[in-house]
Amino acid sequence: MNNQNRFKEKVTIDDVARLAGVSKSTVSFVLNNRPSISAATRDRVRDVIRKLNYQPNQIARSLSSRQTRSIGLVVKQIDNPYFTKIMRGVFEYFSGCGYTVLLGSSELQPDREKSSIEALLRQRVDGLILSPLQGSDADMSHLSLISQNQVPLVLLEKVANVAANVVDIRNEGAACEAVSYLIGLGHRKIAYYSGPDYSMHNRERLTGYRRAMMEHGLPFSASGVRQAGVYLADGYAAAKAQFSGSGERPTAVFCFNDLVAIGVMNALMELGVHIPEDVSVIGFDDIEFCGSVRVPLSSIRVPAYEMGKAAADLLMQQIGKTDSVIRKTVELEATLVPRASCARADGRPAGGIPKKKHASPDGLRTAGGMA
Amino acid sequence: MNNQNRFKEKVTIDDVARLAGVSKSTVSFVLNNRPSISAATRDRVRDVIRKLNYQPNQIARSLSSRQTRSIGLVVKQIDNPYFTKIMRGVFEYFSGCGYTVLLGSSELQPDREKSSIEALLRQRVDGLILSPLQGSDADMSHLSLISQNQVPLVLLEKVANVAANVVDIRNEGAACEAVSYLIGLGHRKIAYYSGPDYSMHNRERLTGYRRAMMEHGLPFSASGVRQAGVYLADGYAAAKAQFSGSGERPTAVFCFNDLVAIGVMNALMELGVHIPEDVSVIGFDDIEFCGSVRVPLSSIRVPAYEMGKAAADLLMQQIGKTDSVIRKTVELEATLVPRASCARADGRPAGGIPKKKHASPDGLRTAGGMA
DNA sequence: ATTATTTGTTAAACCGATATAGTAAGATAT
DNA sequence: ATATCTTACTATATCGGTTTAACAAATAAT
Repeated sequence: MNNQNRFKEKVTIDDVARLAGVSKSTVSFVLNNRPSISAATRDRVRDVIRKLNYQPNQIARSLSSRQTRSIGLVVKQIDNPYFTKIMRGVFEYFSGCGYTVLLGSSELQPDREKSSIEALLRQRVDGLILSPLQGSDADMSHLSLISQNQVPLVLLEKVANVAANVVDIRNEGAACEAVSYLIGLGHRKIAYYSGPDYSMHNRERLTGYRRAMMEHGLPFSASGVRQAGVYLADGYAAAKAQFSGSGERPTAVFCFNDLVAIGVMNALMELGVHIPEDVSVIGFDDIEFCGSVRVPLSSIRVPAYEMGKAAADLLMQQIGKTDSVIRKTVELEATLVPRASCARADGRPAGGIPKKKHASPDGLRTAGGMA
Repeated sequence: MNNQNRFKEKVTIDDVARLAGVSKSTVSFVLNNRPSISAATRDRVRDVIRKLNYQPNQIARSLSSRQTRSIGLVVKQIDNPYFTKIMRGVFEYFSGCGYTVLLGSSELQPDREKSSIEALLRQRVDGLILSPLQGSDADMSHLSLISQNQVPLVLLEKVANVAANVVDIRNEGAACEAVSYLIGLGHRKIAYYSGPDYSMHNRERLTGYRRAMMEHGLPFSASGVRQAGVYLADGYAAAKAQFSGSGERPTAVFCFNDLVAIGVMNALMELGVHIPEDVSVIGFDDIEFCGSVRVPLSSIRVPAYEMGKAAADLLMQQIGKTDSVIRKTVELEATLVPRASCARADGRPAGGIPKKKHASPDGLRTAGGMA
């Protein structure tokens, strides 16, 4: 009946109220720093709280206040270095302001994206950060599900025809920059090893690639694009297929991400193709290991950690402020980091820094010396 | 007053009950598949649920049932490949059985470990998986905090004097195996580049290193141990310090983890020290990139993903079953994967596979071909 | 036919907080 | 002295479910 004689029951607000000789309302007010409490009772209540080591039940709080002080983060792959940095950025931001982060991931399967979102909405997160899969068929019904629930949302890539808060990177521009750099080195036959087609980032990078080719009057043909994927094994397989075949070979390969690029390099090395003398390679994301792989890998540096923080910040601006819905798109810079994996088309070293200013080209120092 | 004319209020169990012409108890019973409901009403209620697109409020559920269907996972570093795999294992297990994973991380700071745990306990997680920092001063007070709250716990490394469920790896044995392998290659001056001292894994690996040295009658001196850390930069700095100094140099370096080992390799390469001719290097964890770095890195393969699954499984066995508390320690295998970073002490290639059976020594194939 | 048991359903207490309306006591104004 | 306003606090409804005890109707046992 009463919960005094129960074994080791949790301390509740009632226990505190009883011991402090006040009502639970008063305790609640103290807990939430309401002004209308005298210093004397405030201190008394706080003493009791400390004495009982009382921890308010966040679930009960959530139910009555309709705020869970938690947010959901749905990525595409939990163990992908790019998302990993984003996760850290998001986590650090929210743990700094007393929010909890609930983990979600589609692991590249649309149905699992949907179920992840549903699970998080059931847990009544106060907001959602989502890196959406978006195929050409584009079943974006779960997005409307989110807006139905009026949960603040920040997307980690643009979605066509959806007005939402977005934190994204300059994919097209950076891709164009990378391919232009290769062209500047004298390359004419440049391949794009593409990511999955449910990725907007992939589509934008493809556009950047195409634009660079066209702007320089180079032939853009579909054959220049090879379907790879997101994994090391995808790049490996794609390169093995192309370079062990008898077809025409590119002298440079621009890859959807660093994992694909590293897979490509592994394959080429196995086939006796030299990097960068025979083929130049550029990746995307600039993960930590770019400077440490067989041939230091040129890549596009993406500020993933900062993206996470930015997305968190943008989401936080929405939470609580029910009025004046913000619709903002933050686009972060992404710039080429040239390293040894690129050379001139005739095989000579790339030499100095290309026209535009870039981050330090020194793969070794950068990768070895910094955390 | 009533919530029918409010704008876009959420559908509640009462709405369902009203429309189906039953009590909310009945709806609740249907929701939880209680047997005592006639097929007719069950179907009718389910129809209404579907029609209204009703999603039960998990917060309300949690409050009354005292089960949140969520667990907390506290790692040491969100963006470390080892923890990343664990996270995926844990996530996949729990999302498979309708549980949500709340993210926590100490980011290597004890106070943040504590606050992470507190935050998760406030959210009333049904269980906790923790990779604990444990310094020599050993302030393990938060562990008692967990047991006070009677929250099922699984640790991701053993804690001295604490009886708990543990999923761990065979650190000492694997370390001993690695060092013995180096000794078998003729090395006599072998250094251990250690991890942080708040890591039990580090202490166990150190013990394994020491045991191997002693068993082979080699001098074990404190000078054989260099403090490195967990980051690439830590290994880089430690190696730079040792190999640019004038002191005695080891011919082999066994590292706390792969990041340190890769940092070491970067430093040595900068200093013109050749791997493996001059110095052999072994890492720990066998992260994906081991086969793709400058010189393919020998490492200890750790089944981190499986650890995550195992920890999740062990935790799940505890949840709900209040009686008969389980206390189990699951220790997973960890075995040496030799690659090109190791050679005989005289500089000649290591050649075949060492006595004991190991995973494929073919770094290139393994790393390039597999995901 | 009467009692006992099973089956299907519901009323109401409860989970542990928040929040609103209300109240008693003391301060200020009239 | 009475009315008005603060100030400090409390009673109570509420959030949206679960769960227990109660109950009526149908079935089985005596």
